Amino acid sequence: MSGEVGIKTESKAPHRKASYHHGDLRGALIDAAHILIRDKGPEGFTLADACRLAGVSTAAPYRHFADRGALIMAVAERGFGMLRERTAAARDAHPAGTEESIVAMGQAYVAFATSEPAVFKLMFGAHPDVKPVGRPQADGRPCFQVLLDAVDAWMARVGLQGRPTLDVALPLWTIVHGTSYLQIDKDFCAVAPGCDVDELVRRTALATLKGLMPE
Amino acid sequence: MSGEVGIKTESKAPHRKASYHHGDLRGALIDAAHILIRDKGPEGFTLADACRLAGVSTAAPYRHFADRGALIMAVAERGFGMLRERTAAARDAHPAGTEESIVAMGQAYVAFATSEPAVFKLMFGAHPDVKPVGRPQADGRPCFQVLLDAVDAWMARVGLQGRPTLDVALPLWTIVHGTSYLQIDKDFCAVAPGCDVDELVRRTALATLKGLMPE
DNA sequence: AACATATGTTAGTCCTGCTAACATGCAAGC
DNA sequence: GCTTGCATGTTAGCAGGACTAACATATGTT
Repeated sequence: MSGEVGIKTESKAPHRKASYHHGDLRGALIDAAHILIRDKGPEGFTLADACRLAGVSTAAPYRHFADRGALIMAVAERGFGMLRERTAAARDAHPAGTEESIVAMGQAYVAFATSEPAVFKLMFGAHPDVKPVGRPQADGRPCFQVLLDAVDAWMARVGLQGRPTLDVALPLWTIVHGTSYLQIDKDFCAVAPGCDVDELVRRTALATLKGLMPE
Repeated sequence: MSGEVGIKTESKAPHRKASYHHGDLRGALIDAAHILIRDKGPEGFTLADACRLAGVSTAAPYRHFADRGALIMAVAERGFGMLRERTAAARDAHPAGTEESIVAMGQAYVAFATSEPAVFKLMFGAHPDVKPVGRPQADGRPCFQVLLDAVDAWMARVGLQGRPTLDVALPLWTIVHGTSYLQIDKDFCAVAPGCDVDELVRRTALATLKGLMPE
């Protein structure tokens, strides 16, 4: 995704020669922040570094973001978009209502977390300073909806349509979320010989679905 | 734990009057850091704040800790001790090898996470700067052993002693770990009406154990 | 063309992490 | 009991980052 960040490449107005104005500084800053956070984590991320990457002064970001936290939040927001796309695609690669569909979705969730660990942690757990009012804070509900739809289809198929969706969705969410964090932080499968994360997700999810099925 | 942190209370040598030396600055700093991190999170935690709380200059900590990260790690280390004690106690409150024992252990895990969210996140995910060599970095293996022992007992009881312990232990760990994070970050049960975290852990763990049992 | 606005810059403040040089108290040895 | 060494504290100062104020430059609307 955009290797060249924004060394004042004239992205929009090619007739401009190293202009005073940037063109799309907001986007360039998010790109830069994404790259830096990916490398050094949110704690190590520095607004000044992002400015250097984007080729602007350290005061420039404040025209586009309230503060450092707002820029970080923008990166998290982008992350939710990626997560939603990938889980939905994985789910839709299999017939609706099948266990395979749910397993694939879970594997995509974990794969995203391990491919973007810093951003993943940001998306959840990132309340740099909790402002209930104001900017709406990264919203994961569309992502959750992907899971809910898949679970609904499965429940209808196996004869559980009477029970609340969350009875199945929450256990599954805890599994993939926990697997993601443990894989990121503990390198899980370095401990267990011959452990494959995808396989772990499959086994755990299938066991849980089985345990939740009607007799 | 220890409301009064260290306003130069003469903790060890009561005959000393507001001494130049602190007495147990290392401990007082860990206490202060624990309190501050609990309130404002690790990101917001400031070495200078800890110094003010302990009543010493901002250079004093460097006699006891290599840097800010080392003090944070000391807090994480203390956390692992607490987690190990609590999970072991919960496990041992029920007969070995029972599902109840495992459920109680999982509930204790999540309860610890929600009671000390900042410290919990620190214990995992806290590699402020990864130094493989040197100070041994907060070690969770004793905690993991508590789980392994409980799972071993259960597997022996239900006739799974042939399979690797991790086949059962890892799924369970992902569940309680994921539940912990989601409860901390998303306030889980604010979304689901009538959702109780303990109940969720019980249902999920039991379903998974059931799904993993031999036919 | 003139103005209002959006967006960038420079200079400066305050705070933090960390280091260096110095000060003080404790604990042995004599 | 005194001196001397070491652990542990202090002050002073540096580098760097978040953020602000005042100023400068493009943009586009009339």
